[in-house]
Amino acid sequence: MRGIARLAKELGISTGTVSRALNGKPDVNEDTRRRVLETAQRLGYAPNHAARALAQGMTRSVGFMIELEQESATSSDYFFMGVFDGVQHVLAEHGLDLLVLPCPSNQDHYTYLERFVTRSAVDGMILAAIRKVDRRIELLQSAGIPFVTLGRSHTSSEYSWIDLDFESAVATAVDRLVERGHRRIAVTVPHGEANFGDVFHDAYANNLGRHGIAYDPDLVYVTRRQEDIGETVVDEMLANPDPPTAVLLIYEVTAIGVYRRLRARGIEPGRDFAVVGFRDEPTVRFLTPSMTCFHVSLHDLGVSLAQALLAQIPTFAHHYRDAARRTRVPTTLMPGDSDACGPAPVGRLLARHKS
Amino acid sequence: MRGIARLAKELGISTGTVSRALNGKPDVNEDTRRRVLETAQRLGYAPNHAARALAQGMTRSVGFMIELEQESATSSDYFFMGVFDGVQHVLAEHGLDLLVLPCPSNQDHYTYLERFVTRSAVDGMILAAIRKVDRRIELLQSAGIPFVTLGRSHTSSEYSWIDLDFESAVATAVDRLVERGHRRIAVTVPHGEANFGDVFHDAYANNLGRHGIAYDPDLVYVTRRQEDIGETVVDEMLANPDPPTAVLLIYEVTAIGVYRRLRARGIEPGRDFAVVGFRDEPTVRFLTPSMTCFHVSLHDLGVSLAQALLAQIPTFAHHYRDAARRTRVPTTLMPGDSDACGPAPVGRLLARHKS
DNA sequence: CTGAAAGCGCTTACAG
DNA sequence: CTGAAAGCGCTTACAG
Repeated sequence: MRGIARLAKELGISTGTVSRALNGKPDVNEDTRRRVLETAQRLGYAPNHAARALAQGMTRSVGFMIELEQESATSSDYFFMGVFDGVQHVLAEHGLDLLVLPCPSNQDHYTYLERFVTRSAVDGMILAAIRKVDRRIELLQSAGIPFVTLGRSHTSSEYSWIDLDFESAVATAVDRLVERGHRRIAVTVPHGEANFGDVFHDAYANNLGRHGIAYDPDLVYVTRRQEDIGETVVDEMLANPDPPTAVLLIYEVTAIGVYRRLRARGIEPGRDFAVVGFRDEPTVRFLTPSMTCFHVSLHDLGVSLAQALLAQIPTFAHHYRDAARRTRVPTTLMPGDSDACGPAPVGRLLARHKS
Repeated sequence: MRGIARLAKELGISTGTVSRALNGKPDVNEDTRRRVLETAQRLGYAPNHAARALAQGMTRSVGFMIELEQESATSSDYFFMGVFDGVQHVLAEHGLDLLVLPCPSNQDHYTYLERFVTRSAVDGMILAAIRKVDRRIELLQSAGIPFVTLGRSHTSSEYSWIDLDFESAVATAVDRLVERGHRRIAVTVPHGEANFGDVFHDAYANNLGRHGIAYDPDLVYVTRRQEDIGETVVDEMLANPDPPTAVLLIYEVTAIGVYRRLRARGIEPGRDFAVVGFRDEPTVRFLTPSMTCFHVSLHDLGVSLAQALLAQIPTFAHHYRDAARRTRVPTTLMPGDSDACGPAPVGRLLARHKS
């Protein structure tokens, strides 16, 4: 005999009463409750997860699907660890567990998600790496399972999402650069299918437009999250007959390669060429000159995700009546010295360096 | 009516037969099985996870507990993503799911683990960030749940673990440095409670001993996984009256700060000072001079962990009879130019630079 | 306040 | 090869 039945036998009462005592139901004699709790403690009892989930029709856990990349590629993992912490901060208050579900690099992300959803393994889902057209959204909608996405898609239907405020960061960045006289502003955008690449790109294009600067596709560089890519970007920028004088980087680690290569070509970042990064990831916090970038609270992002999710789960919804369902987490400018300069005659600097 | 009962009704057969057909039991008419499968497909049926787990006494999922660090600190997350991929490679063959369980930074890791274990939420556990004395090991042992640790502890009892082969990497590194004439070799060791710090440190001390070099506690620097710490380390090394001429880094990102600070002090890495890193993390693959370090297959590490775990789960054990239960995953030397030099007169270089 | 009983959605001996 | 039935360990109306 095990589980609740063992407790019941030990105490000489029914399993129903034990269950009620354990679950804090109001209609239980305080003395009985005390004895049950004490015995449970002594016997190291904990309710069997599967049995509880089956009886309650609720697992009390939420899934957070992320996608593993090929080992050779690299990762935005640090990002997620911070977000997980924020999510759990909220979930813990309700005794909910977070299960991180890492989709293997060689598996289809739709099929992977489907398994967990159709088997009712979680009460809600958080999705990351959202694509512009993302079938997973319809999957979750038709399954009727509460969910929230970290990132926006182009799906017309309504669903909850939390995203970074790329728009405001890009606007601020472009304003700063234009203010210093830059007109030839390059941008790096992420490789891959995630939609935030387009969001970032479009914000860039729109903000140039706002300042009457023509959009030039030659100044847009697709990058991966690797620092050495910064070197290639620099070479390509400098090979442009009318080279840019500033660059806005979606992946801040790229800056390491950008700095290095600029210097190798005789151009000093922050003095001869302006660089602005998107997120102040720890890896680049210590660059010299310090890089102008934007702080995002990963914890707050996680909290918002969890709140938007719980707002959709009946049992918890009443706590989150006014949680944001669709919102962009603010980004805070962290001014550095990497964009202190106005446009320099890059071509001339290059020529001098070569000679 | 839902689930398997719905299928049974639809087909006009019993739920028992449906279940047997679905689970590939041999004693089912092939035609019946075909009809069941077809109907299940059509109705988008998938077995309810909780019900299945309850009936089978097995969840078909394994947990991988990691620990979230404070947002300010940083992370070895890229490391884990690679490992997850390897683990799933093995689990997928048996239809097992991987649930990553991230212990929040503000929660006790013992209590966190206990919740999942006592509730029978997983069939097996993989533990990371093992401490020298780690109560979680006894917890899992007394709970009788199969587990394997990524890292060793000092617990005397027998249990399965897979670890990196720090010993062989350190031996190779020290050999290389000694071969080039270095006798004053510094080392950075990780901050924190994880046991691999001691393993790394002891390997360092032992290998010095092997070459008849006295161990000097002043040459041991505790570091976090942050690049700027490299700068501090350089300053401290150079402040030593008898400064080291080489350094072995546990956290390879530290190299970024080390390189930078060495140069700022007039010392060229790889020419005037030897640097060897432990793991060839992507972030540092592009340093100049290229850093000598060691490659570890994260995928293989994950595979080994999964195999060592499944070897302990009755249902799967027969596939993994000769899986290693306690082993160190090999490290491969990736020779670079960062340790090409012999010992340089660091003091003199410094003096010259200052003047 | 407590007990008896049904039920959650599956699996699995046991008959036939 | 298939059905009927018990059981996995809980929760929860329903009586009393």
